[in-house]
Amino acid sequence: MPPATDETLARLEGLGHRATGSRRAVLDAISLKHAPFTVEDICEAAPGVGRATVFRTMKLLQDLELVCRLPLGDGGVRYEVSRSEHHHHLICSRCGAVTEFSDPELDALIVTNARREAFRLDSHSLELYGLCAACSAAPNALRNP
Amino acid sequence: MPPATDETLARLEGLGHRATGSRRAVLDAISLKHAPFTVEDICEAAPGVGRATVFRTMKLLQDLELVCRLPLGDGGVRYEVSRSEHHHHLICSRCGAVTEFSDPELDALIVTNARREAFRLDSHSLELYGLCAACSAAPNALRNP
DNA sequence: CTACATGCAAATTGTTTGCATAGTT
DNA sequence: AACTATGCAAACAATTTGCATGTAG
Repeated sequence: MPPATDETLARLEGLGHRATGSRRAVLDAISLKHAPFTVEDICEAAPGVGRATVFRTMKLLQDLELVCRLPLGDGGVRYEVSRSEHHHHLICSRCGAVTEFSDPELDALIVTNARREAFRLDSHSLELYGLCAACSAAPNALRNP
Repeated sequence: MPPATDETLARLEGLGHRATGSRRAVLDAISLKHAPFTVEDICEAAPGVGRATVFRTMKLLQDLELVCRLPLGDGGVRYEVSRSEHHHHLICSRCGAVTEFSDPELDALIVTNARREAFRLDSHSLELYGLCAACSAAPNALRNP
């Protein structure tokens, strides 16, 4: 995953938004994240950028569909870079790690269900909770994403 | 769905918790709800019970697995009575209605995916977003659960 | 009577907003 | 220069907690 920042900035500008230093910093921080991250993560990774600006930038990126909000079962919220491929999440209850998987067959079945209920499906989210491979193997690891 | 309150109170007591007036009121309010509800809904339905107590009671009921938290995509949170049957949600982006569906085949596929990732699955949640049948038919209904 | 539960208000936490200033184009 | 974005602090909303009092068992 290349910094992607340049491409993204271009896209921002194309839509009438400005390529500012703060946005650059936030985008750089995001591009370094391999897994879903919190607003707090970004604030730490981009010191000097105000919290409010991070929130505003996240909202902007959501509107541009460059990032998407991921509300976890415990009430916390993370964000992740939108990838073109649709996917779902495996959330470890012990260490908090969030990983992904995808399965076209599963998606197809979901569409079928929506249709059965006469529901006009826009999007969906599927989260699996439990223990990741590492945690179920090492029962005494410390909690840390 | 009978008031269920008596049965529930018995269960509470069995676990060393007390069957107080406030809990009774909250349980009565919950038992009347047909669809997922908010804490606010309960506060309104059980006036005289403090907000803090409603929150405390909800947490207690969650621990007892009598109720489960349902974090919506827009950041809101609802609760619903735990039914024995596992199910998923259809959430209408227009009117906010939350309905349910279930599909054993879908659940089986989910288990398969978890196994493939060496993930020890405890639970999962699946939410479909879009327009419910009513809203996609009547494009100008008002927003209201 | 004793321990647990409640209400209220204060404390947190997470997020949004108003406004004067700094930064982009 | 014109207009947008930022930072900070205040405003908010949702949820939690401390504590004196009420109450179920």
